[in-house]
Amino acid sequence: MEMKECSIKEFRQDCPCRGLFDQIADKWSMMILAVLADGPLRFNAIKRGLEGITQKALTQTLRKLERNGIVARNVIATSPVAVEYEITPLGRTLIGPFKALYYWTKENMPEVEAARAAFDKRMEETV
Amino acid sequence: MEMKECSIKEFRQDCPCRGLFDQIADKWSMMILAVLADGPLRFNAIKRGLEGITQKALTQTLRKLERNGIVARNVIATSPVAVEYEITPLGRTLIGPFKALYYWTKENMPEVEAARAAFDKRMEETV
DNA sequence: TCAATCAGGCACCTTGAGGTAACCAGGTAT
DNA sequence: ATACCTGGTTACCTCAAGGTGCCTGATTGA
Repeated sequence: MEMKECSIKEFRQDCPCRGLFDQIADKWSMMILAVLADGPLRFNAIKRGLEGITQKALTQTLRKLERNGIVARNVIATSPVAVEYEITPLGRTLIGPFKALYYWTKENMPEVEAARAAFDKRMEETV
Repeated sequence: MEMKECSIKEFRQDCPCRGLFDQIADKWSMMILAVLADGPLRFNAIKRGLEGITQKALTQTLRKLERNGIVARNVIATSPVAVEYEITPLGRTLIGPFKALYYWTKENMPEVEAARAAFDKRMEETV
């Protein structure tokens, strides 16, 4: 059950896992990976799958994922140049951990909401 | 391999998993859970385990975790009043998914850094 | 010809997460 | 008496994530 081999017992400020976690735990990365899980898609196809995302956010997040080697950007020189995004093998290995988190949120949502209600009630009683 | 039962095929804007993900994917939550994994600890003991965290950040994050039912706050009425933080059973179920992510970052850090170097090189060549 | 799609780029702005530092009450060692 | 520990709260500030809107250049269908 121990998950702290960062240093012996504490989390040092420069633990490399910190920075990497920041990179993948943003607002859209997990959902983009989910949408791409079935196969490569083009820019606007991804966009259509993610209700609420802006072009800018999608571009930025795809660039970050590309830089980190999670997705690959393939330019296809067709008539109107097409760009296809695809999960890399490295990116595939991230789907498992993401799925675990995703299913946790789905399964434990009710319990979390109950905890919140109880907490908020305790708070207003204290007032 | 499909992880998108949020809606049929796309991520709708109001998917509840989104909000919950934001709650747990912040800067300190994962590390606090890791530090508390071995057993309950007092405020300043947690603080000592997390190099770089401020009192405010720790207080805020602990409150959020408490509100979401992930950790419990136990006030012990000793001579100088002590406060102990403990992972709840619900919080325990989150350790697994977090561990998966944590180990992914540790195992794939080198490959990610290689990808970054390659990407950055490609970019400056394009310039 | 006009409009629309595709894959973005760019400038501006808001919001909130998180840091800094001061302050607090109560206890306690010197 | 005074200075420090414990577990906070509060006000203030910064910085970056992310949103909005406008621009592009090429192509293609009505």
